[in-house]
Amino acid sequence: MREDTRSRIQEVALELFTEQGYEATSLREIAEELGVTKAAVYYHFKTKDEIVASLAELWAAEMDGLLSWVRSQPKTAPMRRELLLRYAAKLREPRYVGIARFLERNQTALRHHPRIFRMREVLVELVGEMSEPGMSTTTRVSRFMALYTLHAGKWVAGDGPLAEQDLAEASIEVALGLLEP
Amino acid sequence: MREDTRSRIQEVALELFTEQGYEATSLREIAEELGVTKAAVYYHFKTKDEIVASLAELWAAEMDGLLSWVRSQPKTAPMRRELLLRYAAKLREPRYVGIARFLERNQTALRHHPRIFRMREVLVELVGEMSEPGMSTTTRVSRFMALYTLHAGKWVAGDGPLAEQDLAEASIEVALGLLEP
DNA sequence: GTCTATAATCCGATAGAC
DNA sequence: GTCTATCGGATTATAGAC
Repeated sequence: MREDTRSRIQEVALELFTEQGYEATSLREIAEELGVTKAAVYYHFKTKDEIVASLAELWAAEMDGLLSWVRSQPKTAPMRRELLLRYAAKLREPRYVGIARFLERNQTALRHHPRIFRMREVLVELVGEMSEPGMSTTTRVSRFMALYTLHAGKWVAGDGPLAEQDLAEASIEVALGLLEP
Repeated sequence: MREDTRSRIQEVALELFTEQGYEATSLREIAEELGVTKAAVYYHFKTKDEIVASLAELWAAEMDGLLSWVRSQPKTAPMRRELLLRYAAKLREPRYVGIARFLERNQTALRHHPRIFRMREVLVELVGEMSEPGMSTTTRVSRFMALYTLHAGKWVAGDGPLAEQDLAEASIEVALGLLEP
């Protein structure tokens, strides 16, 4: 009942990249964790970068979808609220929670990786779509932090006992509060 | 008018670690940037880790100071406001802005570094000191994000033209807003 | 304090057998 | 698809001359 090796490589790589960082994780570690050799990994991915690209791809598609949706919408307060809720929902989808954590934690190491670079841009563009002419810097920061809270809110827990579900809901509440003037 | 080599190593290392990430930066690069050899660097620092430790040390001392101050204070709203302003002021001191950025960007790579004072942990402890019994999760997230906004607020700019001074003031304003219930 | 030289190890990546 | 074996180069770190 085993999955195909390619998927298992992605799975293990995602975990190790997230836990240790991209640069600190070698293909040898990934291979050993899987019980295969480095050469086997290279059969499925031509380079280490390609593993990252394959991980970022699904997320990139989601973000492009969200971006084109928001561009078809009028720039109103209800739209901003809806955008925030959609973004929060994406972040909580099981297949994306791991990828989101991986991207959050490897921004610096991968900042010159074209697909990762795009992720940062998307956030900035989303804030751009939430902008209005003559908006104050404070409002701009506030709207940026509204989206960012959906990422950072879960870091409150530390290694404490706060329930995940509870934290996610609280983060959305705080984020919504940041959208109001 | 040159500084001593030890300080220059710290200076260059801080810049490269921040720009490229800790793991992606080699001692060869640091040495070359300084116009000396690797061996010269090793005379001043026994290991690569030790450079990081020396960088984190000043910041750790500042944070310990802030923590012990806050623990001597009553848990009131004015105290929380004062804590936030003090934290913001530290982050803006010229000798700490670089170190703060370095720590922000290398959380994952250095998360198993024993001597690193983890910024996330400090934030969690500071938030703990801002806690009250029976506080809702939403309030807790809100207070965490208040402090975190002081870090993340400056990321709004992307590569855009927003003035640094303007951003810093706006971040403080948003952060103060997050302290109010 | 800084150098040259080098040890020992690990890396990403490839060739070619099976 | 996975293997063994290896290449070429980079890495951290050390020894010892000056």
